[in-house]
Amino acid sequence: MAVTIKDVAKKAGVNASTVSRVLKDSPEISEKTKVKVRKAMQELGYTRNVAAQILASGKSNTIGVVFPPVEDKSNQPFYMKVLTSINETARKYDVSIAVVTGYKESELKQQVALMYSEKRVDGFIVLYAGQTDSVRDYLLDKKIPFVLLGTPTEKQNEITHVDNDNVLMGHEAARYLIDLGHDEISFVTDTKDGEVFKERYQGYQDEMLKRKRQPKLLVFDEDMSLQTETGLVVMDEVVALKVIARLAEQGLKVPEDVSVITYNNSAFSTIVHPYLTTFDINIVGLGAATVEKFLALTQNERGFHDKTIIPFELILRESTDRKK
Amino acid sequence: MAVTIKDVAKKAGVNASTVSRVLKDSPEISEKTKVKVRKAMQELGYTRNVAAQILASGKSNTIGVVFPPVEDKSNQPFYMKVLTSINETARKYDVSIAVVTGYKESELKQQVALMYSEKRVDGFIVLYAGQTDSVRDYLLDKKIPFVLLGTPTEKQNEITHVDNDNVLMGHEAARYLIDLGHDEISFVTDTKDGEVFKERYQGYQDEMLKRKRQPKLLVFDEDMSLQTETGLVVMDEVVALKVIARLAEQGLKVPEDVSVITYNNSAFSTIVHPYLTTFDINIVGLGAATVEKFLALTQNERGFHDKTIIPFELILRESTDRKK
DNA sequence: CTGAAAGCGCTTACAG
DNA sequence: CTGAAAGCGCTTACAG
Repeated sequence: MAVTIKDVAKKAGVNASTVSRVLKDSPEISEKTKVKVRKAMQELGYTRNVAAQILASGKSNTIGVVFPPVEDKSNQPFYMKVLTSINETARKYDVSIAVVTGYKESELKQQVALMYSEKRVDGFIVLYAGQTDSVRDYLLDKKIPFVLLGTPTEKQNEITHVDNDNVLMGHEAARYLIDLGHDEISFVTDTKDGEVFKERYQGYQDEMLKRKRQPKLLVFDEDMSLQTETGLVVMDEVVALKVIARLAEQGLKVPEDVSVITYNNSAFSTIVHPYLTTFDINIVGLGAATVEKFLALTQNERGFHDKTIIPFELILRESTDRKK
Repeated sequence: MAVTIKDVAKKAGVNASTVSRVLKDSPEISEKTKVKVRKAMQELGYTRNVAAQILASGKSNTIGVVFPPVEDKSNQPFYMKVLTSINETARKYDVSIAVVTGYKESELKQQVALMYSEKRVDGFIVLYAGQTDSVRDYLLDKKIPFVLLGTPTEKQNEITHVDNDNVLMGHEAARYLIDLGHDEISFVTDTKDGEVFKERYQGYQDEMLKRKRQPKLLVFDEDMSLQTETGLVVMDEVVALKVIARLAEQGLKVPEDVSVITYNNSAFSTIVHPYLTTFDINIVGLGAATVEKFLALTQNERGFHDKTIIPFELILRESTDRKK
């Protein structure tokens, strides 16, 4: 059968409890003993039994990662990337992750409740920040530890969360276009819902006013048409692609006639020319921060919930140019 | 503390072992006792402790799902969708899933080895079928049970796998265009690597010859130009978008001048007009089959490894039309 | 059909 | 700094 702690103990000439302590690198154990025990583990090819650890310690050392209900499939490449980043980071800290997916919010909530009550997870990372969300409400209500990726509309001081500075990204987009010589710049979105939109739009607006330009909001649909704009700040890349196609139908070229700047730096930004000038939101950084904050939350028992801001980066490509 | 099997046993006036048997709905237990025990579980709000079950039974009841190394990010929306489908199906059968991700193949292999030796998983589902893959080789070598999503180039009789019938999808694409009146139809791909390409291309080729048309292969790059083709079968939707953009530069419109049919029905197919006529590969079905085959593999101990073929469906949209 | 008992492989006060 | 012992919450032959 598999090698256990007892086999190692016998081989090293110590008690099983000592092996256990070496396993977690307890400072109580002498270096000498550690070396001896580790050698025995090595020689025997020992690997821990996770289930036994969990049962004995009462800690699962795993985090449940909650994905948005599938209908809400906005920007899918994002999720695969965060998952990878979260998983890598978790492994670094020797914790596991369990995924929670579902087609409806109610399914998610049910799974979250079950997982926690079965002691499979110590808490959750929630990958979306909808206006209202029954999962979040449940976690808050039951005082289950969790970290939110995104910015909640309410209770920001009760929720540990990680996000980019979307207001600043709004500012920066406007500033970049203005600095290229553009004066008439609109903000284009397909939806007015969500904190992300509100923050980016607000930043854009503030910058425009500060620079004495008139802000203007365009809600995209397939009949959208431009007045005199030569610059566009677009909510995300899928919308940007649609906007550019629409402009082409009107005989307007990007970037010759209008410059387009957008957000996320997803796979969509380099499919067809013009490749998109866009803000990279640093998904790897977002994912990593999310697990680090979770660990801090559950281990250090700090009394408050903070917000972590991950820096972004502007990626210059083909969809922006100086005003002609 | 949490409610255990003992509490339930006491309340129901039976032994803990009986409760355990009720938990797995053992046929040995009388209906009457089951009812009594379930009532007690209900009233006490019992939930099982998964770690204890795993430790006592020696079965983890969880499947490791191996994602491709991130560089290989082809068609990312695909992975989020299969994940969801796999997760839903797994839950239905009361098994868990653990994800294995990494930036390099070697990382994946290392994780797979560790997970299995720590008894976290009973085996794996591998979500990609590269020409060579050290993960697959490792699993084969160690005789660890796994199911492959895709078709392996070699050892098809030693690997249980799930896939679409890509040859047939090649046939169907050619047939559909021919039936629309097109005669000069090329197959367009950006890479000649991989089973998927080979099979789709072969099916296309066979159909063309059968119908007395001349098959022709075009490898896409940004200078690609058409001769006299009026129909194109394109490997996937991202390539299709690029092809359509390239055609536009040459003054050719889709579908007026050339019809384009492609594969996968991903999010890319309905971003901009013309929306793409494409084959839906039934990702939900693929994911579900993958876990069902895994369960059959580990539970029934059949002696052989089979291939499961999931049906596809042609989705008619705007990129194809009768020949003018 | 059900019970009593041993055991799965760890952790963790408690003692020394 | 280390050991002996109890315990985590289940499962599963074995017996009847």
